[in-house]
Amino acid sequence: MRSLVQGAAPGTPAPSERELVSQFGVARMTVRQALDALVVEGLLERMPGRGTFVARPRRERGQVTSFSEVVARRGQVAESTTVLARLEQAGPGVARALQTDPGAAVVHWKRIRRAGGETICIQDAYLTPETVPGLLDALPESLYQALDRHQLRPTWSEDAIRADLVSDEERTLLDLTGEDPSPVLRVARRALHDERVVEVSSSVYRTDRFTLHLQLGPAN
Amino acid sequence: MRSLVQGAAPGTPAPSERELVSQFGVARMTVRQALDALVVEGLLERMPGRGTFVARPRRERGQVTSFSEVVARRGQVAESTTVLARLEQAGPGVARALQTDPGAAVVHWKRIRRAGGETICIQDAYLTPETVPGLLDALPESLYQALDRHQLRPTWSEDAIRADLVSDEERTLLDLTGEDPSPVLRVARRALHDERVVEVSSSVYRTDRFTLHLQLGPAN
DNA sequence: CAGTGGTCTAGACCACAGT
DNA sequence: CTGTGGTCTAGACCACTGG
Repeated sequence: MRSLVQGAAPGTPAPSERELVSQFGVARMTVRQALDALVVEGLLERMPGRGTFVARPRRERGQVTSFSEVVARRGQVAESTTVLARLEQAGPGVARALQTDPGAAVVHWKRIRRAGGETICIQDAYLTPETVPGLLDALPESLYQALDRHQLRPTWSEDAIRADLVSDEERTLLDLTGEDPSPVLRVARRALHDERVVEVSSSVYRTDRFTLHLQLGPAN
Repeated sequence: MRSLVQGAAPGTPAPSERELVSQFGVARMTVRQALDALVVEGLLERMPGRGTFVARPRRERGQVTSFSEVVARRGQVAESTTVLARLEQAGPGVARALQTDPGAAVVHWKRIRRAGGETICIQDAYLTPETVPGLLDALPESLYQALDRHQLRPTWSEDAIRADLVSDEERTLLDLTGEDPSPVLRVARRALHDERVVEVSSSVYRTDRFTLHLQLGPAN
């Protein structure tokens, strides 16, 4: 059924409902329900009295994206260097964010992240050990890919974005050479799969090499 | 029909479809379509074999919000002082963003924005004169409310977020007293109603008083 | 087991576009 | 006018859930 839509240019008329009825030998309600699904997906557009047409691709909603995905969208390849990957005892802040108890064992993964060979960001990610078992034994290239494999890709994220000055330690890690105070973007993220917190992270971006782009959608 | 859902606690079972059929004297397909609409709205949840239930309120999607709304959500009142409100000739950047021609007349509205009496942000907003006719003659409290009245509330926005150091001029406007370099959050926004650009703005936020909070939703 | 939602049929009438 | 999608009827069978 999807084949009606696959390669077609936006605005192309779809076969009429009655046409599909006789073509597939089913009831019109059945055809309508199948088309409804495609309309909800944004692939088709109905126009009463005129017909059904291939919709122009809808703009992307504000959705959860990982660093790797953001970089890939720029046409670059994301690389990273692991600075630290170990079990730690959760401090009070991380524990609260991860919905676990202070002192509980949590995975802490700190990376320097690069795009096109240039250092962009320092990221500290925390997750509970059960979320991705064996993560520390075989570090993946992308955390979100690893979450994917466990059907735990974030469906929601809560981000807090601030500007700040870089600290001395961060200055070194970010390859910032000058003496001047350098502004950075700090992003604190809590990523959830349904109601389960799967990742808590804190990232510091070089603002000279990274602008955060967002597309926010309509209320519903 | 909506009344079935209005005040009910999440998890409350709705009447079964067949029950509604006999209660309203309509066909089951009709009941289903009515319920489908509420399911799409996120008010109801179907559970095959069990029944239909009042859904727990879905998390809010990443959606376009105005400064006034953000502040209101904090429980504060947004205030602003107009620094400048006049017609100007569009420069190349503003013209491109507004999809108009360089040199065309555009409305430029510059405000200092406050919340709870504290200065938070400087905002330069640009729009075409036709978007909100008479805007300069009677400045509203909220630009988005004015857009609302013309059925032009933004349905999409494209935001670019950077960290930067405050300029000398901005330092004064933002009531920043110290001598130290102060980091600020710069947000460039292009707000669209469907395909029409209704607002282009550039905002500078005091990061000590403002953190940008986002909730991003699932891919679809 | 009985009750639920999920799906389907084969009709019907309506409001609306375009000719 | 004809053809479109929008809505509706009065049944039917299925897969699933819970007691």
